[in-house]
Amino acid sequence: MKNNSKPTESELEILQVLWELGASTVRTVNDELCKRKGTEVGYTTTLKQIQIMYEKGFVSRNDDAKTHIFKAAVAETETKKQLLDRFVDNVFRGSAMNLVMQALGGKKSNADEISEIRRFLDEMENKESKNKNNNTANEKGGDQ
Amino acid sequence: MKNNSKPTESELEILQVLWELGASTVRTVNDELCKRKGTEVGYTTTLKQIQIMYEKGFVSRNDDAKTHIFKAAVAETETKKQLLDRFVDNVFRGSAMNLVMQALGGKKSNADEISEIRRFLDEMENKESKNKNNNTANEKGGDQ
DNA sequence: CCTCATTTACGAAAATAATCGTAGATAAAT
DNA sequence: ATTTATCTACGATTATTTTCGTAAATGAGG
Repeated sequence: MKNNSKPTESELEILQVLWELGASTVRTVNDELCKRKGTEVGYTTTLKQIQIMYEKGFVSRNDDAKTHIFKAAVAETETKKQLLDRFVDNVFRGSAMNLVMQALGGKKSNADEISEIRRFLDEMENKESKNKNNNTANEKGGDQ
Repeated sequence: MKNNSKPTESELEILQVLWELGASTVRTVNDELCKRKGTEVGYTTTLKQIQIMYEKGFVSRNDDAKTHIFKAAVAETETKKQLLDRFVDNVFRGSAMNLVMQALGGKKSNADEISEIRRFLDEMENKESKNKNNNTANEKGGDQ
């Protein structure tokens, strides 16, 4: 059952674990959650959460063995992009520029970071000039 | 009563209205919400929402007249910064760089945006180097 | 086969957020 | 003063998310 709605906050925490650790048991995820949050998280709480995510299609599972193995069924970058788009819409009313300004401004980025961004911008410009025909209107929230 | 927790999603919508329109009545806020969301929003729903925000300290009010006038009691940039920090923590596990890359890359920014970002980076670099001479001019003549 | 530890399934409670109905207050208009 | 329109106060309802208790299933080790 594929679901295209966004994960809740605690579902996202679990996805982060699965993206980082790869396919895992509930036990592993739960242990990792406890470590990250610094507080005890009930095992059945995590289990239930993951079962719901399974129904929603956020994770897939291998149940050959008694102990199920789950892994993320949604791509990390794609999911984060969706969350980001939504966040930009909600908080910055669609202006990615404003967000970037704030993100860079607040954190005193160092020279390395800045030049890394420059390189990144260079690449983007290269890509843009390669297809001559590309006069893209900059559409907001274009995918989904 | 100052509250330092984050506004909910619909509270944020109301704050956006107040930040943009300035001090307003519930009626005004409600009308604007309807316009922005494209759907009818019950007047008492908005009222209740604002009353809760008042208790939380997100808005202040002037009740000299019968019809109360509300205005945002939290600063726009400060609030957005908090939301952004939290979002970066949740989604990008604290890495603002990753977020920026995704924001810029995913959005397929146009040339204007890119050069604007370059200017911004220039400014940041100027600020970082112990500003001996005040150079506000954009010396990168060849932008597109 | 019987225990024991661990797991899954399931439902329900608790917590949080959002919506709305209704009663009563207030002031302007008649 | 009575009506009327609009407003605030407040509780109740609904929806969503999060947490947890309990029972049943499973398999390993005696």
